[in-house]
Amino acid sequence: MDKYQASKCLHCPIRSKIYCSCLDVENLKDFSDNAKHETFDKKVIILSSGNEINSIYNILDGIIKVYQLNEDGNQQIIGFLYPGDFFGSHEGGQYQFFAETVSQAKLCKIPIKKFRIHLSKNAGIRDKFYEATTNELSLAREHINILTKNSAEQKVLDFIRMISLRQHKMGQPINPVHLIMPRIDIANYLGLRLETVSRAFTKLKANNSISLNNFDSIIINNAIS
Amino acid sequence: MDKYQASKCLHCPIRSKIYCSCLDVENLKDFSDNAKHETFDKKVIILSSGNEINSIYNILDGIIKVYQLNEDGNQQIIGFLYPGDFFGSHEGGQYQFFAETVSQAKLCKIPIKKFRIHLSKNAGIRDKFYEATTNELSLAREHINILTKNSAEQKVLDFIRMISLRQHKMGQPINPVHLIMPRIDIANYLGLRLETVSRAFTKLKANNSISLNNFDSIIINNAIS
DNA sequence: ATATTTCGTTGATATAAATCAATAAACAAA
DNA sequence: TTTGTTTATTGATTTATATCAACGAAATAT
Repeated sequence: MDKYQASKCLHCPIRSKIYCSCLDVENLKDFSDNAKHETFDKKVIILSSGNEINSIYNILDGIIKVYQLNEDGNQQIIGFLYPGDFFGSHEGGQYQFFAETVSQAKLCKIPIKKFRIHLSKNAGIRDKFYEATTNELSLAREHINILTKNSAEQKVLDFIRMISLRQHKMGQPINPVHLIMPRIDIANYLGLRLETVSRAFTKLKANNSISLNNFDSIIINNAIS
Repeated sequence: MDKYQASKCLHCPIRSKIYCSCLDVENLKDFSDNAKHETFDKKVIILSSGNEINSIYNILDGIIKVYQLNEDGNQQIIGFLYPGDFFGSHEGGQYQFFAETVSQAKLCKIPIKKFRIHLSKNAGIRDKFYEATTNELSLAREHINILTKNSAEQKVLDFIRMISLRQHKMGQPINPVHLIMPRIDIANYLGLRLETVSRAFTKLKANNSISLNNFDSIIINNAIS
């Protein structure tokens, strides 16, 4: 059993991309013993804003959307997470956002207390974790940059490029871009209506900026511009 | 001289609001010896994206705008900083943004190497610093929330509220709100044109949502809603 | 396979913001 | 103070997006 658990982390598909990469054999064993793999269907809420933080989640497979509720109770998506990303930490007490599966997803769940022990005694993991936070900040600023673009067409194109780079970071090719999330989530992320997003896709096709295999498989024609 | 320097930090108006609060007498003395106070005119660029990081700046007085340049070379303001805020750290090598004075400003400048020494040996300062980073992330997400609001009027009102809370955090009253930055900077921050911002102010006045003393001194009439 | 539901596209129209242009108010300098 | 310069407001018009509505395609369930 313990042997199986150890091999779980040793064979982890995302270990090289995540804080776990700086754990030595002994600590990795401790992680293995405490980590649980869970599979979720799509549209399942993993954690909610206001709930007490008790676990940190690493994404092994699938896509997660992260959102907040604004004062009118409307959902505002602040990001899409991919394998190699993690979520659920920061701050002391409570989660500050909702995390929901977009597709079926496989997650690695670690008790926050265990995680914090490693965080306090391992400078490497602390650096990685801090790096992840500043990376989140960069992504938020990229989001801001997209939101201030003047046309819906430009916003949508920037979004596709962003996802393209994201999947490239995971070792997949730049093209085709797989837009797993529904149009309405893209619209929400971009501060647009789904009809506007749909029309932007149509214009980008007419422009030859993109080509569509299916509505969820897109080819960016001019990688630059 | 040394005595004067020590008293500089001891009498610092923002010490309680910043990482320096967790320095003991000895380390505060070291900070004092290395910190330089500098006064800048308005519209002066303090640091530029791409430059090598060599200092971290604490704001003692005045307002700083932080911006990035997007791929078209246009300025995109990502935040306004107030006394008690600091900027210039994060990441290893280079600044990732521009910082420019909006008003006349007084800054406390600390060599980054000195700062990092304290950061590595003092867990308290590390925690404070991490907290500041997550706080930046919250502000970025607040910005995203404002940018996705549907009307210019709502965006401008949210902006005024945000500044109101910001100045409240500094110990000033909620009203009146002092909008030190010009309309064009507000417009840029909100992804709008300055004429649109101006018209939004006019509508908010007509609504009785706000009242204007001058164009830079605003009273929020219904603190809630 | 067929029915049902969800999701995406397209059309017509209304509405909000951008743009172009002029004026007015505030600020700085002589 | 007066002049010049910058910044803000208002107006007229164009343009882009939201909204309302219908249809079509894809996915899911029966």
